[in-house]
Amino acid sequence: MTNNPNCKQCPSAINSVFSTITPEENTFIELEKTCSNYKRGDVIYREGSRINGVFCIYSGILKIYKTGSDGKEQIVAFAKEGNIMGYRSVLSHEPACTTAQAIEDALICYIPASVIFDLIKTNGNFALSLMQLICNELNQANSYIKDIAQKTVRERLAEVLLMLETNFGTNDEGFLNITLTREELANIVGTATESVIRLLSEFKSEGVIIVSRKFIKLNNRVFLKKLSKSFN
Amino acid sequence: MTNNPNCKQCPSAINSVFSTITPEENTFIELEKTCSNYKRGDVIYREGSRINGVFCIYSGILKIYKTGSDGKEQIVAFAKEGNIMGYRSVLSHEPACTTAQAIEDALICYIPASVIFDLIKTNGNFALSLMQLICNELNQANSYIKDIAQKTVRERLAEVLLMLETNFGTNDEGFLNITLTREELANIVGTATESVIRLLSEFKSEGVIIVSRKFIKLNNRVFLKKLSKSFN
DNA sequence: CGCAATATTGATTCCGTTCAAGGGTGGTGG
DNA sequence: CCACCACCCTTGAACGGAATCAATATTGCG
Repeated sequence: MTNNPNCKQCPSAINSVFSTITPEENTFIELEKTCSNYKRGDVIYREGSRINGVFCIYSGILKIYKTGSDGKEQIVAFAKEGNIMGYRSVLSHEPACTTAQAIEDALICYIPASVIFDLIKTNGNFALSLMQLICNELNQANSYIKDIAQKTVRERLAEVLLMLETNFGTNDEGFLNITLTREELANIVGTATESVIRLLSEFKSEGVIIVSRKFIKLNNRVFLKKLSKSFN
Repeated sequence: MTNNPNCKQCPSAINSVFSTITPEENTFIELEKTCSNYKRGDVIYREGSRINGVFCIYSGILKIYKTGSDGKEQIVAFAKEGNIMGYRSVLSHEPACTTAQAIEDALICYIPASVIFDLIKTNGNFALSLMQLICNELNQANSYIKDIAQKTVRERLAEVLLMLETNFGTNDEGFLNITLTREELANIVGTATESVIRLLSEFKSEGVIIVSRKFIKLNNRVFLKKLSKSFN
């Protein structure tokens, strides 16, 4: 359970905001952090709850979602190794505005808020780096507002499939390294489960993708790219 | 044109990230900033362009939007006195990802990027305050993704009307302090202009709002609130 | 093995878009 | 000053994309 992984070999240390951290700061974080394992389905934190630290993902995949008034989830992001979560609530001293739930077994470290605040105040590069991270998320969110408002479900599904591939990659056989239920896919795209199923089998019969159970392989990226109308 | 207003009496100094600024820093900003007037319709910066500083609004109202592949605008935010814009591009060293356009004559100051970076690195409270601002926007954006994916156009229009009132207030007679074309309203809600027109006249005939040209007055907030299904 | 969760397919309904046509308004220049 | 034009607003009719409802099929876990 508490076999705390070393931050030195943590994916976060290389690709994330923590790349700006000094060895001394690192030692301090090592002392302050705690780590836990989560299984698929486990909730790390829930919308509305108070959290007093940020979560740093060592391994695994999480979905980050908001729950609508009728209980329907809207997935607004994923988080994987090297990502940090919960900084929004910590920085703003507000309850969490999303729920984070494991969709693959995960090992996650918890760093108390005080450590983060210290870092921001004393390490300008860390602050800057964290800001850039948030800005990226903001930009993505704004893009998605536009897409969900202007594109058809078919176009958005194409876009989401491409995003999943870029974000999580593929295995030896070319299948996406992330498996989602049809309902989860629908909760990203912002549509009904049945619509996702229908469109997936359309894509399948058009030879654009290969589907085997929950495993999906993109067979014609050019087609999907053109369909999704996103040029970046 | 360049009758630079004093930051001391600028609305930004009180309510915004600049409230954390020291007198010395303030003097420095005064020296470095430049200001200009914009008329309704003027574009402050355009999506894709490079900007090397942030814009600080002294007065006026802007719409911030993204343009879809078919040229349709999606408004993702408004900016008014005291707000700052463009920090995303500055922080990330990337081209602007939105267009900012005046919908009311505006007086806007421009602060070079270098000043902002200095402040972030030397004034931890400024960094923190800026981060909180971005986090707020991120939260709002994520909420809106959920809404646009799950709510009907009618519900979203109700929500937008309430947001406009909270954000811009009303005049003596209770009319919204912001006037938008039907098309602009549609570009916030994420729908067709005709739909907005139809729904507005529905609300009107239901006695929920009073409409006179571009001026709108909310007559039954309780109804709109309940309809919008947003409880915050 | 059996149950619960997930996936699939069909039929139907409806919300919202699109297309089309007409009316109003405000600004500008002769 | 007012005529004209561009822009905005409005309403109607028809279509269509996607949601919903319903009935099975399949999967995978305990």
